[in-house]
Amino acid sequence: MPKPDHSKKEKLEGQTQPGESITLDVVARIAGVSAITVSRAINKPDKVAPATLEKVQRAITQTGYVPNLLAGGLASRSSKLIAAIVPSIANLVYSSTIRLFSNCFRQAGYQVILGDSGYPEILEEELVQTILSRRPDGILLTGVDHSPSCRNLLLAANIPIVETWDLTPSPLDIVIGFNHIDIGHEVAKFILKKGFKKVGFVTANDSRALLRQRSTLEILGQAGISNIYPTTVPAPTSMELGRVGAKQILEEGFDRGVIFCTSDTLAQGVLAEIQSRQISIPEEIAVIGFGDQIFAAHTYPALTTVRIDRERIGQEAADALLARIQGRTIKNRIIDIGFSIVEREST
Amino acid sequence: MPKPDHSKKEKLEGQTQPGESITLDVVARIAGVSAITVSRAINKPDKVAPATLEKVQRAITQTGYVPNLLAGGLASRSSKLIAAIVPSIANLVYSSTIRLFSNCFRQAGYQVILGDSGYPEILEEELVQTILSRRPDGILLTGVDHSPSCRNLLLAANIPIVETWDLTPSPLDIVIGFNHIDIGHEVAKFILKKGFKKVGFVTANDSRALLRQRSTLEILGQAGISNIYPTTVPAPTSMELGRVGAKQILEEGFDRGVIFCTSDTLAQGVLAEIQSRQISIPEEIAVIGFGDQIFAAHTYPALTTVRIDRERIGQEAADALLARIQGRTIKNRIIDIGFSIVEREST
DNA sequence: CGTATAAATGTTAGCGCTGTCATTAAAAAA
DNA sequence: TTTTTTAATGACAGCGCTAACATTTATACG
Repeated sequence: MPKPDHSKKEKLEGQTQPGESITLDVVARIAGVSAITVSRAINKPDKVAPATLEKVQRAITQTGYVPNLLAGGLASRSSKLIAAIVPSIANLVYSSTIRLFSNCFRQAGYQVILGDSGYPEILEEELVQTILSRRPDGILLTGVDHSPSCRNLLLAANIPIVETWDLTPSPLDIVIGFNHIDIGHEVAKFILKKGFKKVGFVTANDSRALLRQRSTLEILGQAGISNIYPTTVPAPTSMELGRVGAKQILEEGFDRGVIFCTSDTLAQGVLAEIQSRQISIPEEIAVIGFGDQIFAAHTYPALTTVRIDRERIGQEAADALLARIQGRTIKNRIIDIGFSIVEREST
Repeated sequence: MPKPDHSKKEKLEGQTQPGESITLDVVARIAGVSAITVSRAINKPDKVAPATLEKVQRAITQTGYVPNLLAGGLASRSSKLIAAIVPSIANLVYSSTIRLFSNCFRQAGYQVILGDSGYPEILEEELVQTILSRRPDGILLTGVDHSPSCRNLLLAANIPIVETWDLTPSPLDIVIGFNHIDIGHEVAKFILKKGFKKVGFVTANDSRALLRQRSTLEILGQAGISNIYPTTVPAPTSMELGRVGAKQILEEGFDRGVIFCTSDTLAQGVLAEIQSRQISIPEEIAVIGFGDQIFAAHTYPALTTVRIDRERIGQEAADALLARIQGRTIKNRIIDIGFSIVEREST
């Protein structure tokens, strides 16, 4: 039953005095070496003689020593912390990216802390400030739009930055993403190729989602398709909002054609709403999602969607950031990971 | 284009020398006060005269000062960091708990760091060690089963601990969860009440999920139901695994009855697999999920499931942990948040 | 066998902040 | 007015660790 009393550690086996917290010095004393040698044994074991290493290791095990990375980070001016700011940790779209990203960094001895920018009541700037106060060695951002004060904060921190999920010709540092306008265009071409005459949209109220819708409409308009049923739903997306959007479109008289959703989750809701009305998919109404989430291939019917290699974003982001942190040069500051349309049963 | 060179900050407006990083002292010098006064202005503003406060505030804005919480945490022996260990950040089941939990702590001036224990190649002990090296002021664990060495590590850290998602008569410190055996029993009673004669299981290979299956079977057995079709799928769950499980059950000749899944995600896959075979739900086969995820009410047909108040777990966990951290006494060290069966269209 | 070189270990100072106590200024009480 | 109390601020040390340099010990070489 621990109490929030940080002043003493109790009943740890070994010849440590009770009431003394286990620091490097304690371990050093027990191992019969100096503190710095223990530090080296932990962080640069190849700089320590094997025999010494073993002595130290024994002392560590005996005391149950856990290094204090607050102190270590302060002294070395490297926190071994990487920050990742995502719109929502509850959104699976980002979690696969973060998973890979974290994994890469974990293997390199870093820990990733997450910041959730999805609370509209908090400014991104505040979040960034909170994060920066932990002095991360690098930072991943989602999106490329940041307020000027946020940019200043970020640049003043003087750490490597990678922006993701979008592209910009002028990244803060590095950018890894894909072109939302191209996606809109390609989806439009796909829709035209399949011969749909009416097109519905269930679009999240999010800058990148809106951009995709707009660019789809651009090509559709050029091709003379004017039967458009657009709906916007609030972000973050959910199945429920997909159903709401679909309902609205259907009640406006949409009876045949394709509905393009700005997320697979929305698309899943659209599928459910359509099925609940006994409308056949894709014969009467087809559905296109976005993201190629893990479930997209396993819905019934399987979802046609825009595949984004989200793992690759995480991997490339980690690689680039690590390179910068380690002072290596990176080839490209702008990486376009592309996308592809995966056709399944829903179209 | 920031480089990983921590030694200098450049072009910040204000009368700071270039090459000097912005510390408390810099701000203090500009504000014309001592460093400790700036510290107080930030952390205990009510202890500082209004006029001084304003001077300090101006200096902070001017310099773009961002406090260094590594240093602050080291000096005050309080990192303002709370660790939460979850089986998978990519699992929506946990994200709603974490969301509330983080939110509570954010409002109290703490930041939550996440540890993902879902990588089988990493021992929970290692994860805990990594986390503890950041000296969190409190820790949330998922589950109540920990290896002895992990328990020692945790207890030696001497910080408040809250275990979640399960109950135990002997928590490390505080436990907030629900009784998996009771759930199994209630689901069994529900199944009996509805008159199902054949029962399939799609169960994740996870100790708590298996426990729920076992206790369901217990009651079912007592009631003389022997037409059981159990399947186990690996954790973490997914729609795909739900389809795999359902497929197996169906191919074993299961044609009528109910399938109880240990997660809503699995249940969603089961729904899809059943629908792909044009079997009617719930007339021929009914489906029960677990968790009452946000999507459960919006699938087609809407999913009958076991509702767990996941937000409440997050809220209660944060409350209890905060109470401990602030030295307040807490009423209960064991909190059972209960559950309920939500009947929808799938049964 | 002495010198040059490398490997292993130690000493010192300081990272940026806050707890503690001391001091000073202002307000209240006598 | 002087004394007491309170509010506001400051000086100093030290949190636990590592960078940088210093020293010692082992190894290689002519």
